Amino acid sequence: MLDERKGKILEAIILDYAATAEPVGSRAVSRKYGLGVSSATVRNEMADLEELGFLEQPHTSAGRIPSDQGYRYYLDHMMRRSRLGQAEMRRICDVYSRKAREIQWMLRQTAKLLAESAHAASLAVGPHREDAIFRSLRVLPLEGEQALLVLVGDAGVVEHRILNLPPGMTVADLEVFSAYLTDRWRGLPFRRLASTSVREIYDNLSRYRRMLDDVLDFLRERREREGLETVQLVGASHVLEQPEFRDPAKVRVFLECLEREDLMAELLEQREGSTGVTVTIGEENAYPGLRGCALVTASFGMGGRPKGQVGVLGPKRMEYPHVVALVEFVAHSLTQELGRAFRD
Amino acid sequence: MLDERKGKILEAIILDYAATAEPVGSRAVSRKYGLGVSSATVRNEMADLEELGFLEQPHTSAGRIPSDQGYRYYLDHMMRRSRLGQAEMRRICDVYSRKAREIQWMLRQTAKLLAESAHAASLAVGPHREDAIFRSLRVLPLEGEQALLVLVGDAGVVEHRILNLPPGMTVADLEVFSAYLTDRWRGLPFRRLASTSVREIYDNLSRYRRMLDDVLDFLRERREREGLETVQLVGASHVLEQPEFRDPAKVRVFLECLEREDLMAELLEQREGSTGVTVTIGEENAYPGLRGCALVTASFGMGGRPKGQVGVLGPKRMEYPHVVALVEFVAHSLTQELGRAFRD
DNA sequence: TTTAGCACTGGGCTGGACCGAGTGCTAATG
DNA sequence: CATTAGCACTCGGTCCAGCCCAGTGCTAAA
Repeated sequence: MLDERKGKILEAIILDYAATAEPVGSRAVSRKYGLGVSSATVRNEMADLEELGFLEQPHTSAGRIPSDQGYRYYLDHMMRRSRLGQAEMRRICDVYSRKAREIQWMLRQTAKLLAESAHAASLAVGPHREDAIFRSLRVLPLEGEQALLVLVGDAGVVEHRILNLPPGMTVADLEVFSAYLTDRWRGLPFRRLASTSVREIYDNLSRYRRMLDDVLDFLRERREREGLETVQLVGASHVLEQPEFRDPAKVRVFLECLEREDLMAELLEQREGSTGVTVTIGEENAYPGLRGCALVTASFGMGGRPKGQVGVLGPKRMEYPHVVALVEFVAHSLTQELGRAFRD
Repeated sequence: MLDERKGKILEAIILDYAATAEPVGSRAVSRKYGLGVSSATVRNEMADLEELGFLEQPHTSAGRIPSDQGYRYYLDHMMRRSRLGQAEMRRICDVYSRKAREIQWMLRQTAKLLAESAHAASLAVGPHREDAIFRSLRVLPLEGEQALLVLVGDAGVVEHRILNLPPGMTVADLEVFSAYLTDRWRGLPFRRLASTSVREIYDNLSRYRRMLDDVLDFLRERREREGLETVQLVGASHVLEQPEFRDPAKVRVFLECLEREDLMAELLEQREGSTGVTVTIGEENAYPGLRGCALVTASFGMGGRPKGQVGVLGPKRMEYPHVVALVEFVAHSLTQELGRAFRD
């Protein structure tokens, strides 16, 4: 635990560095942040803080910058959450007010909002389709020999595919087929559909073998694509405005990392368990491209269960009080809104 | 029209510059590209070419680089199309072979492929949903008071929304409702559904007023979202590897431009009319962020009509013969594949 | 314990020297 | 007359020395 003065100095350095992106010197701390002690005293304290691992020095004759550990301490023990302004809260709510009910679209809007508001990159991953709970299956005849296979899950998950019908299928056949599978599978997660009592189903639907093959094929194909969850990723260019990205090589590593959708999805999904806002800073991130960045995430959910994550990805010196409040509020709003849109 | 030797020199400069990203001097041209004339002669020719507007000189004592006009001339009059290698063609076909039939997913895969193969950024926009031809509408009862509204169009366009049913709706009601609207609207483009004989429909479906309101509301909401077509955009980091993006300011402008989905969609849609491969170079692009870039696009289609575009966005000095062949082949494959997957 | 004072450090900026690739021009050549 | 060799010139890039200065650590005084 840091004593009060050390704490104040650490905080002063974090705030100043957030604002300027320049190493902070003892003079600046003692002058701007009204501690009532001289720069020499501050220097001594700063030396202590460095030894404790909370600060680092880019080179001998430079000021100090907060280390990962410094930020960690700040977040865990000192940060006061800021409140979002009325205007900002309204803007967030407005995004959802248009009663759009397409979940990927909502996530995209959410990501845009976050990126804008935090002046950083932001990401959002949606409900894991394979985890959705199956509600209903239907095969709808279209003109020609075609039909539309529709599977409905909870949380607004709907999947479809166009099938070519075997000859001689009547509307009644399709009804029977749909009703049987709906009944058989209801309540199961999608990931288990293709492997649940397949033999039995084949026996009972032996007349519709070809169509059943198509359905199972579709489920398998979905499965294959699974890794490729759509991550909504917005605002990379904001992060590039930060002076820490003046080096083009860093830019490239960072962007390459962002483009790895699988990585990003993984990154967010790791946080699935935790509640509230999670922050990882610099080296705490597993991926080298994200060193130098901090990631602030929160889960949103439906019916009490977590269904996805939203997050902000920015430089380590981001304004945590604001960003944390923002991410929290957005996740909360999104949860509410999903509840309203898809209440099952 | 350039005489033969000028043409050869222009080509040599374009090729060399593509490979090195450095201004090309007269010596290099006369030595590496076997013209059988001395560097002094080449210098004279280069001075002519500059005066004609085909070359530029970054500064007095540097070599020459091709101007936009130079590239334009090269593309229009000189370029030999290269052929794709067997392996490359196979790789492209393989992407579609998994018989995936979700169009956005296919486009995303296509974009990835292009980005990879051309070492540049790539984009793909899909069928304009509002232009799709309506085929069928159904309201499927789910458990609770909910139902799934499904609209099917051509080209694999399927749209859906979860509705809350008014109390007392029977399955038969839903069938009547669905059948009437399907019949009434069949063959119309989506964009006109919400405004076609609304009064008459209201009269005929007066019993289902609330549900009809929901459907029209959905159509309007779709309409509102229209500008936000999903552009699949991949491989921005490749472009950043190019030495012309060593300057971080340029990177930012470029990325900001890429993030403007609306811009990108517009960019591609402008090309809707033209057949074959279209190339725009540097200043030919309307958007300042894309100066310094070239965009190679081609349309893909279904049933003979264009339905979307794919393209590669890279530095002006990209290897046009390869990229043009690539984009052409990919668009062609995609057209074929869509025809197979969604033949209506 | 705090503070004033001071020598020291090391990065960033500036300006000059130098290098070399490449040019344009001129005069010689076939 | 087109081509070429030769040459003076240009200009960006790199290297280096010198200076500046923010900021440090240490010491001694308050």
